[in-house]
Amino acid sequence: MATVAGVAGISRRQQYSAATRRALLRAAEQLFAVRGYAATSLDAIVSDAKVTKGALYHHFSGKQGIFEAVLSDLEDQAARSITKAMKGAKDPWDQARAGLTAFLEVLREPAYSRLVVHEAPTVLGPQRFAEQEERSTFAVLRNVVSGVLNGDALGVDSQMQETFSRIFFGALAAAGDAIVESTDPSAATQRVEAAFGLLLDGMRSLVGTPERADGDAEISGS
Amino acid sequence: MATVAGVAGISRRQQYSAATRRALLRAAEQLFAVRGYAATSLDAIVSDAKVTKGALYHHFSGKQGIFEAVLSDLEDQAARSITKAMKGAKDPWDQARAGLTAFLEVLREPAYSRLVVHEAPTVLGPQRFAEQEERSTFAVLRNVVSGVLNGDALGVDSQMQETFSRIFFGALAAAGDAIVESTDPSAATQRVEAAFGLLLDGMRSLVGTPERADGDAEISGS
DNA sequence: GCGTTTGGCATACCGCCGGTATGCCACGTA
DNA sequence: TACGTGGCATACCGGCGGTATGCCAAACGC
Repeated sequence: MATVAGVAGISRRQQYSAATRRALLRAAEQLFAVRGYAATSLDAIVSDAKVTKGALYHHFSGKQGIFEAVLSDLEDQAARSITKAMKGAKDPWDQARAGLTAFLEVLREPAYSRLVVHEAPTVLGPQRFAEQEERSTFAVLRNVVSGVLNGDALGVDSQMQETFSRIFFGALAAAGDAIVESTDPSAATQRVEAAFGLLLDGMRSLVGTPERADGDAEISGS
Repeated sequence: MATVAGVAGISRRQQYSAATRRALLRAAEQLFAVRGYAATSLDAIVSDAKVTKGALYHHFSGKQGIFEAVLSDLEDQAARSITKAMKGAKDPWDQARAGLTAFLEVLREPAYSRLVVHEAPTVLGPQRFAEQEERSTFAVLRNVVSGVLNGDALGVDSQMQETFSRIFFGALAAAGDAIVESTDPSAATQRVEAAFGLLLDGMRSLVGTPERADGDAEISGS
């Protein structure tokens, strides 16, 4: 014990340690987002954070370790933002629309797009990246897809829902790139939403639940 | 002049030079595909090719240079394979189906999937990667999309076709990953083709092709 | 209060990697 | 046959990720 300020039983050493850890994460996220993973040196990170490599290797396992920590922060933040944006939706299709817009908004921040979508799969490897994603944004998307394709006339089982989720995830990532690299992002966003609207309307016309929307009892754990 | 063997006016020096260049490309493609770009050292490449770094830097501008050469080979090969597979198709939707199957086949070879789809965007940067893709597989896909969405009732201009192409490209890449990482690739391929079939049928029902919109909406391809 | 322990770093150093500078030598050319 | 040059090999450099070591104040036991 021996706490100094009565915050929550946190000693001064722990406060300082957490501060340096946050500084490292902050500097790393900035540099990774701007220069990319390979072009970012640990010396640059610790220089920006005003510490040394000893501090970095005390808090993280190495370059990949601090990268995963940055990723984890970004994914948690993104997942919260998307789930929050889907709160008011009534039927699953409206929820899908809201989630789509929110996801596109997340993809427009350079850190998420570059690090989570592009760099993470090659840096972490496919299976480790899948583990990361399975607990955050991909889980959200999977719930949305499950809500849309549940209880339809077509034979869409859980494996098909997984397949659809993977496909839509890739489609959304590419759409985010198209928006970011566009000269007119707002116009590009409108085109992307129009394109996905066409895809969703097409699926809805086939699945054949225009407004019934019966099986939306449990879509997400919100 | 002064040709040794009368092949086609190619001197012995040029033959040797081309041979070492091919050996370098071959070794680089192998190592890049297996270990990835970052984990592949130039020493390993020149060791496998049984030359030295002097030879590599004589033929290529550096690590990124030989990587781009490998990419160029892979993309040309892929584009030829896909266009060849689409030769027999008559209506645009059938062409899209054939191109889809052929593209999924290409994505199953590790070199293309890992290098072109995953590593290339981060190694080359977005705009340089776009230049590469614009001349090969992406151009093919864009033609297919253009054929499908041309002259429809909906207001789909060229920019929307570009957007659709980008989205489908991302979707196909993710689908390829899902297939490769699956424990049962053939079953995963059937699921992917069923999912894209649903998407295409949905679009077709909206676009409203007058002729033969037969309801072959079989989802499970098993 | 006081020695002791230990978490939280800083410093110094190592091996490897991408890239460059230099040199050489057989092949092509006249 | 003499010369010029393409096609490499060799040697070396700065920077990188990672490790080993040391120190020092803050926490803890008494």
